[in-house]
Amino acid sequence: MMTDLAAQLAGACLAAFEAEGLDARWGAVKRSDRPELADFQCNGCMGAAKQAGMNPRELAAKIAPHIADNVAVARVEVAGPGFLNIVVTDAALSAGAEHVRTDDKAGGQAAFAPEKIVVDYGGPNVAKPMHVGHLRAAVIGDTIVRLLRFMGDDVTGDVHLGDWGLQMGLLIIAVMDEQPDLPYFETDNTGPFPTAPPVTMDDLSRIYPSASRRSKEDEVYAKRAQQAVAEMQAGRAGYRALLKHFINVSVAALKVDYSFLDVAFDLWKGESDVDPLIAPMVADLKVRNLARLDDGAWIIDIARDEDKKDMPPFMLVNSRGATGYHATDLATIVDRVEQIGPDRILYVVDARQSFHFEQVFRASEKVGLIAQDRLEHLGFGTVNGPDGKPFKTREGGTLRLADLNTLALEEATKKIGEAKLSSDMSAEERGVIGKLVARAALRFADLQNQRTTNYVFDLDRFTSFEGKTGPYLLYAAVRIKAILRRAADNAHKAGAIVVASDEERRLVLALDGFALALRLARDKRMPHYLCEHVYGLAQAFSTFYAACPILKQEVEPGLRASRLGLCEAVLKQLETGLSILGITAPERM
RNA sequence: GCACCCAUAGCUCAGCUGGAUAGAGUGCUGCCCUCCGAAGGCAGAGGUCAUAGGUUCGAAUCCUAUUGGGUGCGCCA
Repeated sequence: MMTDLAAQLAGACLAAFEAEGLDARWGAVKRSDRPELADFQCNGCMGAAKQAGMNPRELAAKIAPHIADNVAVARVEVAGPGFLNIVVTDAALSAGAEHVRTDDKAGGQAAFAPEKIVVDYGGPNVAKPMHVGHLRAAVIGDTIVRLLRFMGDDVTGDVHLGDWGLQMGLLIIAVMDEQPDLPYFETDNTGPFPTAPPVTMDDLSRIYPSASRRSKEDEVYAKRAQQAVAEMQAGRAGYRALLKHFINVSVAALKVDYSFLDVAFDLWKGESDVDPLIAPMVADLKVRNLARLDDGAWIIDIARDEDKKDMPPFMLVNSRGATGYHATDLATIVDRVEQIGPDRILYVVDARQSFHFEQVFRASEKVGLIAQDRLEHLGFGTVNGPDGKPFKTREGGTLRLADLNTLALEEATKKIGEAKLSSDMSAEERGVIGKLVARAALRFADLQNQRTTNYVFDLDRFTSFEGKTGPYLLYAAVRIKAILRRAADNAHKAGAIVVASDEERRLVLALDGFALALRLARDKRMPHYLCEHVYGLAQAFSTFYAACPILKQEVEPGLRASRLGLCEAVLKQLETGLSILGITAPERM
């Protein structure tokens, strides 16, 4: 398997450090910060010399010849306090570009130690329409699934519906009040029940907010909801049948929103699916003395002596005999361990849940399910409005994801219409392209931010074709496709890539960074590294394109063939990278 | 009160093991289309990296304190 140049050089470099009796980690090689001086650099000599009590420049002078031995290296220089500046040969760059063009991973590489991983993302609640906050879980989770899968991990993505808590009780009593004669509410009716749902998604979106509001003011109403949840969880047939309807109606609506964003799941499981596992789990924990009764509730003590903060116990079963998301999350781990047996479970959930997950992870370890360090909460920040506070509509309410998708589509369509190039397109084609542009805008805008930070939502900026946006990336890809189409029309074929000009060198060096970007994105579970790479690649291409003519008359055939080959390599890597981000480029736009 | 996250250009954000002159985008100024998609490219101005100490030959990056902003902390999920 061929590796990227940076990794090849690092290999030579770390061997050189080892030969000097120093730690291999000093051999790290990265792209040069000073492109006018070199292609790559190694900074390890300073640190290693310090630790070993050596002179850094002398050490660098010893290491340099080892690197210079590598066939890919044109020259190595010691600079400043002990930097190693490495320039690679044009031939090595040419071969690298050729590799990207022909490799089925476009220069990306599989992980060294692939794992079996479950990714839990999405987490929409039944009956509650998704809002802007759900965009992040969906897009980040989906991208991480694509990324891990691309790198060879065995991945299962699970939506993990919220369908077991108090909101189900609220829905049950709200429907009961509206349609008291339905068979679901007859105490002794054990079914069968009608197969057609008694409510639509619109009904649910209307009912839930009002029921939720009322439960906060009306204690009697809240008690009824709690009672309904307890009965549903206890297995009351009519309520279970109603729950199934709620889930089915909601899932159909969720799929519409997710599909707009091209977000997919392998499993559509929910909290309710682990219900059968809860009773045996609780019984087992009691027998093993891991759970104890406290104030009428069954809890697991998870506090540790070294804790610096309060660590309330894990609430297995509350004093009313009901189970909440502590129990379902733990039971979900039981389910995943039994059904899938993963090395690791990742939770892509709002950062505000970090305390909850610490509790769940501690409990999991304590009861011997899966070690705490195999469970990762990949928290993310909030989506904020221009005021820096969580995004609200002008009326002050939350913006629904469905409405957000529509707004993005309208904005994208408008901007496509402003360009001259779409004038000969049919309405359908414009519709398809508008959707791809809107999706690229939303996904890239979200993913380019470091996962853990909040970001400011600005639809106008996200959908712009100028700047660091999804549409710009699409434009870059579409432009390359147009060149290749024209080339094909004129029977110009791509040929051996020969790197010569400065812009070509920079472009191929950009291509070389793909493997590293993927590695960083996977190791840190941070998709923005990939966004940075893809954007940098598109920029390097634009610079190349402006400086290096391809199809113009005066370009001699060999050079044209080489540059067309480079175009193919760039397009391939660009589309590969974009596909991991869940972004698809049209043929034209 | 305790714990966690954050503070980088007017604005929105990058910055991997501590390293050379802190980078993009946007906005502003000036260039570049009689055929490759200008939705582009090139150049310029713009920063005491919140503040004060410390570790180090070297700190946006590591440590401590302070200020300012966000979030969470037993039966809602």
